[in-house]
Amino acid sequence: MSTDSSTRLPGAARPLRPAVPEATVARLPVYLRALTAAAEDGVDTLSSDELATAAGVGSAMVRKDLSHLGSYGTRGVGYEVDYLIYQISRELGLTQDWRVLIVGAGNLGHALANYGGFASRGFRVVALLDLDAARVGEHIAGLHVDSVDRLEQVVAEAGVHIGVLALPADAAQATCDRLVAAGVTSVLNFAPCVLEVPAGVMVRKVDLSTELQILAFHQQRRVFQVERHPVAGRSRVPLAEAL
Amino acid sequence: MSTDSSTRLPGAARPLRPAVPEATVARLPVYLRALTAAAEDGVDTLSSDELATAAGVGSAMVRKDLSHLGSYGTRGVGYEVDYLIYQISRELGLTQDWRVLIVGAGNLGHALANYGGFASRGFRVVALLDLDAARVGEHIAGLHVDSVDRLEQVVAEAGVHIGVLALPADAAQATCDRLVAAGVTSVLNFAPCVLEVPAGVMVRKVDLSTELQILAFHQQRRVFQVERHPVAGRSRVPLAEAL
DNA sequence: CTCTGTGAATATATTCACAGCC
DNA sequence: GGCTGTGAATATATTCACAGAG
Repeated sequence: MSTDSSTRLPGAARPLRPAVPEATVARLPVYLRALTAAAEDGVDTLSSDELATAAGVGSAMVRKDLSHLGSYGTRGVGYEVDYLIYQISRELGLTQDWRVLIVGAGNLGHALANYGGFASRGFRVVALLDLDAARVGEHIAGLHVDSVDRLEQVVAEAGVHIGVLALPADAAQATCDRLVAAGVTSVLNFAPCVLEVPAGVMVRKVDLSTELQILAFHQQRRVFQVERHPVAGRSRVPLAEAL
Repeated sequence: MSTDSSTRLPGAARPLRPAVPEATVARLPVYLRALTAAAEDGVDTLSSDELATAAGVGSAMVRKDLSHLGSYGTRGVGYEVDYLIYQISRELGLTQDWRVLIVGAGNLGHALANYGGFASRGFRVVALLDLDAARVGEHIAGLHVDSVDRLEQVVAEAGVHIGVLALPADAAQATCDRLVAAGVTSVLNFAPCVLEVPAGVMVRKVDLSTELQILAFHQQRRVFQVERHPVAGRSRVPLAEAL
């Protein structure tokens, strides 16, 4: 985002707590998932060590992260699962119902509309729009696909909070502009392009091919380190112990 | 990953260059995309400033990032687009052909199999497997959906480098174990769970609901900062100038 | 005079290590 | 004794600011 919370408005009160670091925010959903799973298993207390294992991070980091939210643990015991779920949910704003609009009803749009993980965390897909008139009218996950022409009306009528762009790169910027003009200030972009937005609008990007490229970089690097086995076909290099 | 390159093997030579920082690696694909777009527009030189704008970062960061790869710019002029595309591609390992296996032929698997951005960057989807026998035999993007039972054979025969998990969380760990046992050392996980893998195997996670939760956090925060307008329905708060 | 490449300065993030509470 | 919460130490990342190449 381009917003900077260090410039305070004169009138507005606020950060009594020094603001949660970005890196911590990015891990809270992971903790939340681990905690939810533990709760479903009937666990009612977790130590930072156990939570760390479940989340795939170190225990010091769990404690540091959680300390930014407050002192919600008990020394000698650990964290009460339900209470911590509540606190993290509140911090993330999941106690409210977020209305999400998906633009693009291709395979990815379908996948997103059908994704169960949204509803359980308070995200409600209120509409699915598509540019292709042929797809308008289809029914996906209880939603009827509407025309992107109605974007402004849908945003206004449904009170959309978050726009998801699941469409080709060449349509992304124009659609994003329309969302922003209609009042949307949070956008999740799956199109492989950089979006320009005014200050105060937050865009997060998920780029599938970027992820593969990062994997390729590391894999290449490991292959070089293990000194380029000249074995044709599958290279079953003993990485585990070599590194 | 769990590997640490600071522990050097006694015999192996290596890092003549101090290794590219992780944060830089994550941005190289973005630069690459911007450069490719520029090349298609017939541009043959870009300054760090222009590249920065196209990539959505600051120009100092572009220069610092590129300096980790070597001195590929010309003072007073900028970077030659084609040459830089080549250097970044080489660094990322995109000059080789990466064979990708997608497990899970649901909507997300379909979307991934159809995604054009892979092929253009040297990623070739060699197979699409599914757990659901009913889906086996379908044809997607020129691929016939095969049974997950054949995972090991496909990995061996096609020489799979990267496994992509596009399946439900409860099947992810077991499938990942099979990929790893079959020799795959890079995994891209779309399932909403933490995967345990041995050292030497790299997992990257893409989690759709995590991204929404991060957006929700920031949006909530902004709404609080602007002091909770009691306007019902759409809240058209003047965020841009308020922050 | 422009624009890169890079040290130095700053900001963020992670890890360590231990005091203090249960 | 076990485990949290947190300062201090370290590691990474970003930004600044300018010397020097073209």
